[in-house]
Amino acid sequence: MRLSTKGRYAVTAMLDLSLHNADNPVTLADISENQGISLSYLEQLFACLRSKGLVKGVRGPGGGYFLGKPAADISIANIICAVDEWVEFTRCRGEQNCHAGQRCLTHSLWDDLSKQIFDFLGDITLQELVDKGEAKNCADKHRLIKEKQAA
Amino acid sequence: MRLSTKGRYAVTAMLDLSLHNADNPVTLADISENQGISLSYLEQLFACLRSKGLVKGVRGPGGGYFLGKPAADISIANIICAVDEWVEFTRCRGEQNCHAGQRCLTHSLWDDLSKQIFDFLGDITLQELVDKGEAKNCADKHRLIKEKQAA
DNA sequence: TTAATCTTGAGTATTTTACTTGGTTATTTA
DNA sequence: TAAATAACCAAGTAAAATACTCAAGATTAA
Repeated sequence: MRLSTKGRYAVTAMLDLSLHNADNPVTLADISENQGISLSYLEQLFACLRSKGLVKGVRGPGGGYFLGKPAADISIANIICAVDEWVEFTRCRGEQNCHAGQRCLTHSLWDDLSKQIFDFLGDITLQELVDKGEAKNCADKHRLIKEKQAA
Repeated sequence: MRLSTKGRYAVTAMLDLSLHNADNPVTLADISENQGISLSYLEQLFACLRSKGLVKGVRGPGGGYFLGKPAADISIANIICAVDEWVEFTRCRGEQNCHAGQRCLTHSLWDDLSKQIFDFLGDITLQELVDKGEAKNCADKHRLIKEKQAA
């Protein structure tokens, strides 16, 4: 698992996409302006996302991008994996200079942890994030209203 | 939160340290050979780890590094934070071109997720990883013995 | 047809990573 | 005391990844 700013950009862009009305596609130009990510970089990221079926592009005027499947079916891990090459860290397969298994042990420990992180992110869907965020947003609004009333 | 190969190196090295007998310090040369990480790169990483109190260096012949505190008190997040600069992703503080709160919402969603990941990694200690790994190791040995007996 | 938009590819500046080199201390051991 | 060992330190560098630019199609709505 690898969690870089590239992955963040992708997750942020996908979140942006999820927050829009699903009736009409969202242009990359919109997301670019909205999230402060350069258009051509977004194009690259969306090429990855599209090849994994996470988004669907619609060409021509009025075109843009849709989510490739329901937000509830897209995990954060899916998104990050789409744009970030999964690098295998442990090249040591017990072949050589694996001193008393120590090296392999550390590597397998890392692998375990890596898998845990992956599972964790695989359990969080776009939909959940959006739901939680909207709930929070409502709560904030509610709080604001109450504060105004109190004043 | 940011999870790069740099962080992996650090975690792997710390795991290596944890797996050694705590009576005598472990040299970076050992870890370097053991884990296939260049000595001087390790020195850089350990400078960070030391400044955060995660390891303690002992100079002179017979010297090396100890864990700075019990493995049970060191989380994976601690290690990663020590070597990977924590980059703030959202520079948008509601100041400008925050179109209808959309941008802020995505950013706060990302912040939430980021915090979740951080909490997750903050909950996993070195000790837990080692314990789990050793249990697994024992299980493997046990399985091997059983297989031999069966043959 | 034309403008909007995705799509593709090649090229590039900047940053990060991972390493190299060449030292200086502090400490132990001979 | 001298030599060896290992942490410490700093500067520089090659390679890779990041983030972006530029340019040219392809597709489709208006």
